[in-house]
Amino acid sequence: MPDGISEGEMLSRIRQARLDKLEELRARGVEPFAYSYGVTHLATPSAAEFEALGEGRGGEIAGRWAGRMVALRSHGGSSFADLEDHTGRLQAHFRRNVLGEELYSLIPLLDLGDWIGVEGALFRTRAGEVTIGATDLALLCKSLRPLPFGKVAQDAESGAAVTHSGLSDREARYRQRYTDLAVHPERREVFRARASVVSAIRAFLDGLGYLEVETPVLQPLYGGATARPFQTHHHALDRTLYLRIADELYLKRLIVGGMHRVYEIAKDFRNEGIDRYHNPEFTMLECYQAFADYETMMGLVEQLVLEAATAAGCGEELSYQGSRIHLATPFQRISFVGSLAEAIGADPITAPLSDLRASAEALGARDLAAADRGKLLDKLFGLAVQPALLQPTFVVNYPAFLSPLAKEKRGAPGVTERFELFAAGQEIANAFSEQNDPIAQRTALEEQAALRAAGDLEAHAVDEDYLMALEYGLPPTGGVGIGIDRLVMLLTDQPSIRDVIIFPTLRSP
RNA sequence: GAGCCGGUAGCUCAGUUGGCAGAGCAACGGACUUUUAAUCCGUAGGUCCUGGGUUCGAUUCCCAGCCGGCUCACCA
Repeated sequence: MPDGISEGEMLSRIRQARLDKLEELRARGVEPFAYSYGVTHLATPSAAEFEALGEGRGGEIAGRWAGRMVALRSHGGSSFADLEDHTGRLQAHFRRNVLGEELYSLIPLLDLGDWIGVEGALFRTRAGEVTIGATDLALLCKSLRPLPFGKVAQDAESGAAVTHSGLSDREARYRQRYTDLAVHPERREVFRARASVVSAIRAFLDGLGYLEVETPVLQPLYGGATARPFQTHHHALDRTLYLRIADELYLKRLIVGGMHRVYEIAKDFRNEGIDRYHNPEFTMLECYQAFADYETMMGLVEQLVLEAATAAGCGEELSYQGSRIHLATPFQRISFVGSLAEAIGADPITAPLSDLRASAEALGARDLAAADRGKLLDKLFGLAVQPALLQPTFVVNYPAFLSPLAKEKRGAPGVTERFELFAAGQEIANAFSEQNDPIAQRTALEEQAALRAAGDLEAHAVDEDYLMALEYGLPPTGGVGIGIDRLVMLLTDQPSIRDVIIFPTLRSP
């Protein structure tokens, strides 16, 4: 290989054949890597326009289309190419006696994957397909490597669909996302839906008077969630900084400052395991509203999920991995403590730790020797209750010791004004009436700090600056965090978080 | 981190009870001016993930490693 990359002989030969074509094109005065092309029409909209015009008037739709050539069927003096742009595919028809010998003879020098521009007018072929009758052809970019375009054929005997090629190797799909996207338009659609969801959320919150803000990614102390952080070092300041695990404490400082409704949609980073529901960097929406409580935020979340579903192109009824999900509001509510008590047949708050441990082990949990009540309840909930929460469900009444940043529930000591939203067995959102009593907050954080001192790397630190902010006065505030990746998974029916994160974290090759 | 499964042509996969490595699509040459899985004729293409070991001989068996998937652990 000229570039020294060790590759298979076949790939090398395919690539060499394309390099030879490149030389041939240049010899003919054709630049294979163009600077621009004046596109006037898009594939799918122009075909729809053609259909709307009625027969005999297709020639009125004339101009220039550009896209990647994804199929080529050559018949000697006449050739058909499938052009794909971001709206879809459109066939182009090239004829020797229309293009002329010189231009037509470029067609054998084209390859699948090349970007081309086609000038002409739409017509309908005998076979009924809307097609560009090409009067000019421009090469916009020569592709040197073969893309694995798939073909779906019918097996002659069984009639079953047989897929040829395509890119199904998951590693290749994630590592070379550009290839995955290039040959699978439906995967581009997932990311388009994701963008629509995020835009809709912004529009929804902006419409409610929320202000979008940006808070630090690099933080001297990490907080707002229980998770292990990524750690880095600032050389000039010679100090350790952490990549944020949550935005929460900064956003609430802004509420102290009088910015009554704020939100942030941003990456958080958690140094934990990777699986189909977890990526080390992931996108979180957090929003905080002054004078609101968790009940207010519940209504906000219901509306927001419906807005997001609309943006993603699904209605209130959707299918996730074969299950029917109904997004109709109000979402069901269950009690954390109550549902857990029912599931394990004991009171989660008063049952001896040994009983809880035994229940958890009976459900398959391991390594529980050091687990305190909080960890055991969390584990038990995850095993015994959560998987059954298929339909959107607000879980309320979380124990206070699991929720150091939430206010105690009115009239119910020991539990907090907190909810989590679950759907398809996964946590989607987490919200509280935010703790605004600086004394109570200090007590809760100091309890966390004690756990931390005892070796719990996920426990909160005491953030003195945050406590100082609270002493200046945090008005009653409702706050919610929503995992955007998981919401998009749900709304686009994708099985893995890696299917909705465009470049997911992978081990080094 | 553990268990299971996998890595063979550019892609999707089959296969070798240990003995010259297979198909479809893609590619290359040729025919063909309305095809769309185009068709027809012909050709070529391999570090069987890597490194050790056993063996006359390893892509196949054994060990270790790398990478991935799933499950579990961890993890709001």
